[in-house]
Amino acid sequence: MQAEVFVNQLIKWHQTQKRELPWRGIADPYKIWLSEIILQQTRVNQGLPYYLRFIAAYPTVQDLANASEAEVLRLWQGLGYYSRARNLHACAKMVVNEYNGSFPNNFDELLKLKGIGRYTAAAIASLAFNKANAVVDGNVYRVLSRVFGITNDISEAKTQKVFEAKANAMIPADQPGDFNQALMDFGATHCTPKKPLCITCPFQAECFAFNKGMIDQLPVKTKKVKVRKRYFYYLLFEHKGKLLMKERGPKDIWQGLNDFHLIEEKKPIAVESVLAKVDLQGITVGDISEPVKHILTHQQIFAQFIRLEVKEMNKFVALSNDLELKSFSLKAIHDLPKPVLVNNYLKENLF
DNA sequence: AACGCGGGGAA
DNA sequence: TTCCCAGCGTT
Repeated sequence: MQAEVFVNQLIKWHQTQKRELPWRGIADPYKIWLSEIILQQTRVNQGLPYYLRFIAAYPTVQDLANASEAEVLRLWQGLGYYSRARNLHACAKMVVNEYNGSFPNNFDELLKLKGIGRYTAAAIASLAFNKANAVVDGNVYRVLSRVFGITNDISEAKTQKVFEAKANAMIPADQPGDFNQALMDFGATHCTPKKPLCITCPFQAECFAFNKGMIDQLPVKTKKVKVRKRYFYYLLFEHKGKLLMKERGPKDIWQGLNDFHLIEEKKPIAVESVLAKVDLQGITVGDISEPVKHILTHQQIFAQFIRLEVKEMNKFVALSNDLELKSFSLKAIHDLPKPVLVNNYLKENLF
């Protein structure tokens, strides 16, 4: 199908079918940036309340830069991919300290900022600064592969630039932001992954996938995620209303979030075997939860929570030092950033 | 180039 | 169940 026809029809479709969202129709690069980071690998409906909370807590990039990382992570809690939150905070500091509080206004310069890749740089450049940089996200892969019959494997990194070239060849210089948003809205609400609305599609007559009966084959994506099973045994050391927790480190899930003393096994083991690893002198074993299944995209976690009441203060302090844990009241724990798995347990059993 | 990184909703 | 979401950084 001819590119010019596609663009005109797409923008016409968008004029009546576009989604109304809080970050639409505004020129504030900070709000556009924030919304784009939140929406990476995240549906609008899931990200929307987080966007509203962040704007309320941090009205400007300076406010965000001045916050602590723990506070930012706490506000991000439940949204997943927590490196986004850490990079968001680092980026805010970069903008304040190195760019005098103003976001750079072009693709190449935006690309240098933490957490901003090719998609986000193009989004900000087009939406905030009216630059003709086409975005390529999951929606764009789907729409362009189907309409134009692009069969490159989107699992391969180099394919992003194939789609970028196609979209950049089409993007109208006088309304780049409208084009980008139209393409993404169309992918999100009309040309959906399953059961797209071909019956009412403005491109049906010329759509490659529709005419070839290849809706289910496009976009081409070969790589499948492999799922790892992990078995977590959390030990909750308690003493007079306080619990011992630890901030999770790098090279694993939930970096920067807090959980309890963790004994991890490659295979499920009996709780007695877990307890055998601990010196139970001066400790009373309390409630032991049933295994809780927590599903991530690439991991299945089976977690059991074991409450251990420590009788003496000295023992509690010694455990804290030996196991590199810190003591917190329930009220303090409420304000710590935590994985959903841990937060759910606390809500149901301790808060 | 390959891999790791959350949580939730739709079908 | 399976798929995928306004992707990015590290190795």
